[in-house]
Amino acid sequence: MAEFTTLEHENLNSVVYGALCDALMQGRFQPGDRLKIRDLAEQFGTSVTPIRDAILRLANDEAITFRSPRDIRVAGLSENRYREIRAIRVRLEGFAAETAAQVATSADIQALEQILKENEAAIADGDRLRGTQLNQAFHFRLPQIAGLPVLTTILRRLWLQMGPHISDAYLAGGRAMIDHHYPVVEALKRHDPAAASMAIVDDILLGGKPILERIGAVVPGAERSA
Amino acid sequence: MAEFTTLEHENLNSVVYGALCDALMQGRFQPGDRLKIRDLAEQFGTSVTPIRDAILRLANDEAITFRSPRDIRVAGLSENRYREIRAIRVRLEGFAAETAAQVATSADIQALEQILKENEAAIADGDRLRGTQLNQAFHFRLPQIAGLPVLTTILRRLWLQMGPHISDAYLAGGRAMIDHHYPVVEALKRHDPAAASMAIVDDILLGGKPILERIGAVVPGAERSA
DNA sequence: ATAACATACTTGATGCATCTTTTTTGACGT
DNA sequence: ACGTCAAAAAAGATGCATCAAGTATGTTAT
Repeated sequence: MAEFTTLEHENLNSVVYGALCDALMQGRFQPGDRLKIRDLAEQFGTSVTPIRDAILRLANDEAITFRSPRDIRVAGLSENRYREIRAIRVRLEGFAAETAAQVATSADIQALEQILKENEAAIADGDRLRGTQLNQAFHFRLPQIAGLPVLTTILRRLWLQMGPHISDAYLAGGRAMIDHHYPVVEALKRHDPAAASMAIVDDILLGGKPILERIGAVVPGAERSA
Repeated sequence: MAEFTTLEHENLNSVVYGALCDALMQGRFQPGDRLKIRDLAEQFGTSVTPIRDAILRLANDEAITFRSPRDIRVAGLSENRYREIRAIRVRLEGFAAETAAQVATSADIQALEQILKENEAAIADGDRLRGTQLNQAFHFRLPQIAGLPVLTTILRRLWLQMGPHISDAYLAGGRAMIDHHYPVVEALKRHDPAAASMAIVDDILLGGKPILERIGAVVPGAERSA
């Protein structure tokens, strides 16, 4: 008997959740932005119920917080919290890169190079949104190549929390954010786990600097969720 | 101006979510168990709305899955998925132990020793439930000592997925599950990060063996969520 | 003009009715 | 006995009304 992946229920709440996740990861929200269930319901053309459901999931992801009982806002990020996220990413994405280096096929390599190529084009065009998306696509491709779905889910949550902050810093970082991706691909080609891990760690640490510089100033409410 | 942690809204949905989380982590559900919103609403004495909210959050945590659009079940765990979770725990809990070893105070050490003492008593009494709880308490105490709240949240989600499986295996593992905790405390006393990390990794890998043996047989539906 | 209070509005939480789809069940025919 | 099909019951999804609590507004008295 074959294995089936449980198929996606395309519930309204999932549609809304996905749309809000995309918006967060693309930096289309600022930390501290207020979300109103009824307003979103009107924008999405649904009742409030699916919006509440999506908001609840996002709050569970700690991507948005309830500042007070009736005040839903995009989560802030304290410097300490960002440093912790970065430290976790170093371990988790390092692990993903190691594993990917061991199992990557030539098709996997080609896919990564394609992402890099498009990313170069996006940077050349000054398309900041697309650049952000492609940078994320590169990072998410590694655990996918490695066959680590749990890790992918964890990373997605971390990016959800970083989303409102990276967009600001992406411009400042500029082309440097993609430079460190090339050594990763080279390491994967050579099936060199240690080099792949070190390369992605470099990318995380150096690419994160401009984010860290910005964060000190922002921080509206950088705490728990419901 | 002082820092306030955003206070807990004790919503009904949070109460239900907390209760279901506890039940899952204590192994009071079996993988594949079916959850019915209306039944739970009756048990909790609420309407279906807060139950739906809690279920949605649990589904977001991938602790329960929607096998089909109207069939909510406690998530299964494939062997591969469990191995991945274990590999992630090794890195994350290793990191937590390292950090904890650097910053642990004598009060922290005493708290850990108190947990171990109570855990010994629980084992002596054959109190399997309390033993499971105290084992988890030990593991969660390390990132707490280390001051890593994001990591704690990630671990909590992983334990949520393991919960329905560890209870079965805990008996089989028996006292071995706690033996490896002592070297951790010793390493923290010596402020020896490398030793602390190695000790907790040993605990994860060896303690996980009985779980792994059981898992091969179970696996009703070990996939995605909504 | 300002401060204090009352009123109206905003907004998330909760409960509930209804809808659609799925699952069960049982009768019927082979 | 077994398989098929249809009717009924079950169950989650969606929408919506209401509630309580917080916020804004406007009026009045000093």
